[in-house]
Amino acid sequence: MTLASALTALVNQAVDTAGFAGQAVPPVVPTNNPEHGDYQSNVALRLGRSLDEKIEAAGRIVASLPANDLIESCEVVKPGFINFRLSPVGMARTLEAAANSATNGVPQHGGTLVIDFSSPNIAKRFHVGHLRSTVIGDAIHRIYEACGWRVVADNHLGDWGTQFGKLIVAWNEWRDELAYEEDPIHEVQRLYQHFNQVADDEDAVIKAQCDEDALKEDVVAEMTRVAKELRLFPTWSDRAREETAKLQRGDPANIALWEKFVDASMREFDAIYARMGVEFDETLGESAYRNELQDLVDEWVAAGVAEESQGAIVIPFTKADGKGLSAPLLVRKRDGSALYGTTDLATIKHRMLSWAPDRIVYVVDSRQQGHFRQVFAAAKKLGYDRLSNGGEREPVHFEHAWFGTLRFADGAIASTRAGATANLVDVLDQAVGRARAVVEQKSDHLPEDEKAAIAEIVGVGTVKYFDLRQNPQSDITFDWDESLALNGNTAVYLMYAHARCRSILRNAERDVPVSGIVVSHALERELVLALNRLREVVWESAETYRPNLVADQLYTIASVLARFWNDCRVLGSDEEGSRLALVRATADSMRFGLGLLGIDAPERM
RNA sequence: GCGCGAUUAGCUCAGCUGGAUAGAGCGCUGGCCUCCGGAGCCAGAGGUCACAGGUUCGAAUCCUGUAUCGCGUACCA
Repeated sequence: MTLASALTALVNQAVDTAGFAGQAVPPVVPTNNPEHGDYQSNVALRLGRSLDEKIEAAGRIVASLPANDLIESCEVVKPGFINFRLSPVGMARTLEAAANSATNGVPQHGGTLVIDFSSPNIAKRFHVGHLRSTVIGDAIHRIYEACGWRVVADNHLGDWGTQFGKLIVAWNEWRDELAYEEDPIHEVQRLYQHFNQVADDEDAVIKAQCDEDALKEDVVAEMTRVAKELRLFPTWSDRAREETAKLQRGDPANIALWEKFVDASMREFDAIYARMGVEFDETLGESAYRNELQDLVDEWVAAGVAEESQGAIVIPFTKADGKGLSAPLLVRKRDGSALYGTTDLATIKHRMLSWAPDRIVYVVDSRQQGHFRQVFAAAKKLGYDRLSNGGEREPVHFEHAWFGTLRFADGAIASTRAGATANLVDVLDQAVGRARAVVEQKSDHLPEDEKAAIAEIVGVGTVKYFDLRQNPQSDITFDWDESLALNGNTAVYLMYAHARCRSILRNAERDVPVSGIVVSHALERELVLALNRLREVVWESAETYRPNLVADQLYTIASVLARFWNDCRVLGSDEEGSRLALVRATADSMRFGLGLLGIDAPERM
C-alpha cells in the first residue's frame, strides 16, 4: 500500500459518507510545493459549481474522513484543494512495509504482456539506432514484471525480408571471401550498403526519365517501361525481388546463404545482449512464420478480408476500420512473396494462441506508426484480437509504444566516415573507457579486476540511462560528450548515491534491517516521501510505457540523499539506529529502481 | 495534397486523463571540505511554454486556426 493509494482510499470513504456517493474521485496526488503539505486531493473542485460550493464540499469531505493515523493534519485551501500533511509514524510504517515486502511495495496488477522489442535487422551492424528499442523495451519488460505481470519478451528479428534478396544478389556479384572470413558481419554489411548504392543510382536514372503524368497513372508500369527503354531490365531491384521470391520458395542455395547471414549477425547480437544484460523469452524472427504465410493469405482471401489489387493481395480498409488508414495493407506481392505485414499478422496469431495475452506491445520507432495502425486494424478485421484456444475472450489490447528518432548533433558523426563509430559496441567501449579513467583517478586503491568491473557497469549504465531518462517519444540527440558524461543527471549520480549508502552500511559493521525508522528531520521526511513515491510511479510508468518516470524519481531520491548527507550525520549520532535503517531502505530502493531500468549498481566505485 | 508528431531557459531535455509561484542537467557568476565517500552541496543570473483565439474557478497541458520543422504516404523493413 502506497501513501497515495492509502490516502485515496480514505478520501473515497469520506466522499461517500459526506453524501457524494457515486462521484468519480480522482486519485490523491503529491503536492508540488511542500508548503501545501505532502499530498492533495482535488475532488472537491468537481463537486461544486461556485467557489462557495467547492469550499463547502471540501469541508464536508475533510470532516467525514475516517479515523486514521496517517494524516497528521489537513486543510482546505482557496478554490477547494484539500491538502494533507502526513504523520511521521504513518509514512515510516508505510516505507518499512514496502521495503520488507517481496514485491518492494509496488502495487501488484495481474495480466500477461507480450512485448516485441529490439528486433534488429539481420545483415546490419547493431547500431546506436537499435539502442532505443532495446533499452526501452528491456526496461518496460522489467517494470511490468515488477507490477506482477507475466511478460513474454520476444525479439522479432528482421530475418526474412527483401534485404536477403539484395544480399544474395550482392553476395553473388561482389563478395570478398577473405574479408568475410575476417569479419563476417562487416562484409555482409558492406555488400548490403553497396547494393543499395547501386540500386539507388539506378532508380534515380529511371526517375529522371519518367513522364510525370504517366507516373501518377501507374507507377510500376511506367518505371518498367523506362527500365526497358534504358535496357536496364531486369533492374537490380528486380533481381533482388527475384532472389527474395526464390528464397521464400525454399531454393536450397538461397536458404544456405540466408542461414550464413543470419548466423553471422546473431553472433554479434548475442554478444551485445549479454553485455547489456538484455534477455528474451523468445527469439522468433519473421522467418519463424515462413511456412504458414502462403496458406494464411489464402485464408484471408477466402474469408473475404483480403482481396486482389493490381496483381497483389491486400487488406483494404474503410472508414469504419478507423482513422488514418488511407492505404490498404499489402500482404502478398505480385511475385507471390510475403511482406512484413504478412509476418506481423502471422505473429499476432501465434502470440494469441500461445500466450493469451492481455496486451501486445511493440517498441518500434515512430516512423512505423502508419504500419502498425494498418496491422492492428487488419488483425481486428480477421478477428485475431479475440483469437483463443477455446472460449470467448476480451479483445487483446494492441499498443505501438513508439519512440522518437535518435539523431547526431554533429553532422560529421552521422557521415559515412564516422558512421562506423556509431556502432553500439563502439559507443559502449567509449563509455566504459571514459568510466575507467575516472575510476583510476578516484578509486585507484581498488583491485584491478574490481576497477574493470566498475568501469563496465558505469559505462553500460551511462549509455542506458542517457536514453531512459528522456521521454521515449521525444527525438533525442546523441552527442558523445553529453551522452557519455559522468556528472550531472547521469547513471553515475544514481550509482554514487547507492554506493555511499553501502559504504555507511559497511562502516556500521552490523546487519541493518529496515525497521525502527523515526522521521524527525526535514530531510528524513523528504527522503521517506521520495522513497515511497518510487513505488507509486512504477505502475504509471508501465501504463504509459515511459521508463523515464522511474528514472526521474530515482534522480529525485539521489538528490535528496545528497542534501541529507550534509545535514544528517548517521554513524555516531543520536538517531543512528533510525538513520541506518533509512540508509538501508534507500540503498535497496536505488538498487531496485535501477534494476527496473536494467542498470546495475556497484557496491563501491 | 493527406496523415502522424514536434515547438518550454544560451544548449540538451523534464513537466501529459487541466491544479497553486513552469523544473533539471550542461554552460555562466559567486560561495562551501578539522566531519560517515566532493563522481558532491548551496546561492545567483537566465522564460511572451512558437503565434492567435476558445473552453473555465484555474491552461505549458484540452479544442480550433496559423507558422515553422521532422517523419510517413501499397509491392523495403
